[in-house]
Amino acid sequence: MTGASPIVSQIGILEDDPELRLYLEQIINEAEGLGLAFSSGTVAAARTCMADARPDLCLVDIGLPDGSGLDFIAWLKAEQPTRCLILTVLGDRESVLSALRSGADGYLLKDTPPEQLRRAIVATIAGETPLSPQAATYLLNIFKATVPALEAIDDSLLSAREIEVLKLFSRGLSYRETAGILQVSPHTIGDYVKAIYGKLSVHSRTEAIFEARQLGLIRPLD
Amino acid sequence: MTGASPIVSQIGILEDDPELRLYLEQIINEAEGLGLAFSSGTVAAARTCMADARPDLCLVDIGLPDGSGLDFIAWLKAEQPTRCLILTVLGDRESVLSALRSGADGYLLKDTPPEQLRRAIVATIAGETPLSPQAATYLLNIFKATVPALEAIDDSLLSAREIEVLKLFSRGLSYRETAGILQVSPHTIGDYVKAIYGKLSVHSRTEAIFEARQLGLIRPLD
DNA sequence: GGAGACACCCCAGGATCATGGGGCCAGGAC
DNA sequence: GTCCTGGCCCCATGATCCTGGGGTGTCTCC
Repeated sequence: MTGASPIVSQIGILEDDPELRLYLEQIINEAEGLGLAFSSGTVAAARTCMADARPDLCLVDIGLPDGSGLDFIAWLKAEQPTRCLILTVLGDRESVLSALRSGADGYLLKDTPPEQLRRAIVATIAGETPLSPQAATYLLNIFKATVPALEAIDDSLLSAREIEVLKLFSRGLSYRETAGILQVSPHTIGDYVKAIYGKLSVHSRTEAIFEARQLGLIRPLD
Repeated sequence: MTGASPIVSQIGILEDDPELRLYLEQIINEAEGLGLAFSSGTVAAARTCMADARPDLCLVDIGLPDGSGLDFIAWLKAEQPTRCLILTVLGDRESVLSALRSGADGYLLKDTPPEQLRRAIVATIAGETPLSPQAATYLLNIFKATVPALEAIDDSLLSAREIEVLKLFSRGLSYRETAGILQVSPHTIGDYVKAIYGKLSVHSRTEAIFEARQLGLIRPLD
């Protein structure tokens, strides 16, 4: 919009293919609100650059001559909260998952069009997570394996109140503490517990939590 | 590329806003390789349409006058393997997760540019999962909670034996049962418990399990 | 207008757990 | 050699939990 917009976000590039690196530099230089912090072709060079340049985001390739971009990300994340966007040709399951595990904030394939890439960079700096449709597929599969489908959840089994109690229990609270939070008598908590144990056919709180988790009544991190 | 490319993929639309519906119809009609199977503004109408039209993919809104698009998807997925792409203004955590739970194959916000939308449709039919960066963020958070970062796990905190005990506890076992499985005295279990509580700074087994889960020492379903 | 489900309150006894103490033995670190 | 850590065993006491019982009031559904 403005002819002289201030550069707000500094971007670092870690990519060994000279041609592609030039192409990325071009995109960043031409984009409003983005500036080039550094551009390097090796992990070693990028680490040196990080010392003085303090980019808001790094575009990182995976396969580099002197190591993996993932190691660079893991190292970087331990040092400072710079955001990292993976840009690679590798679309396989292992690459995607280990990239996200190592702390990447997004995963794009190299065939991403320039405009979409620019949007992805901005979104990542804003705290969002751009994923290539291919990468997202793997993530969704894990999600589906972890969180049972809606129809598998029998909401009618436990009442809303009972689930509340169970969630608090799962965080380690005692009868007294739970009663305090729910603003009821500790005796009442005991009543809910009776109902819950009965319905789930268990005899201790830990069993109940385990069972409820398996049934999808409470989520990994409620 | 070709002037007379065959229509390969039929698309159904479920969207109550007439203006947006027209806009979507236009995108599909103008896109190569895509054709309009049906376009409806209510869940009821869409269900009727599904009887004769057999689209390869449905674009689905969440908030509809006679119900939720998610219910439509759940119904549809139970009937046939049609792919479903959510197109909504809702970007909150709950909407995203329940959409993916109900079987959606992608989740896009309504401000997605036309070209990107077209690409997303094609990608979804190809079996990929286009997610808006916002939606992907929630999914990634769950992923991180489920599969802890490799370096985040501090194996040295708890000994192997202590983790064994904690895992058994997390499945609802008592001192005696745990002792039976590990072939040690119940008193010894008490000793491990002391050590665990001390290291994790907690005072009950449920707290310990919660803490250990957060630290990635034990997995959701060990 | 009762039957049933849910939210809420109370009591009591026996089981289990939490946590303090006491030890023994093996293996690595200093 | 000594120190420390981890695996293993034992005991005792008070706190907490589990589970049986006894109630009240509000809904909704038939």
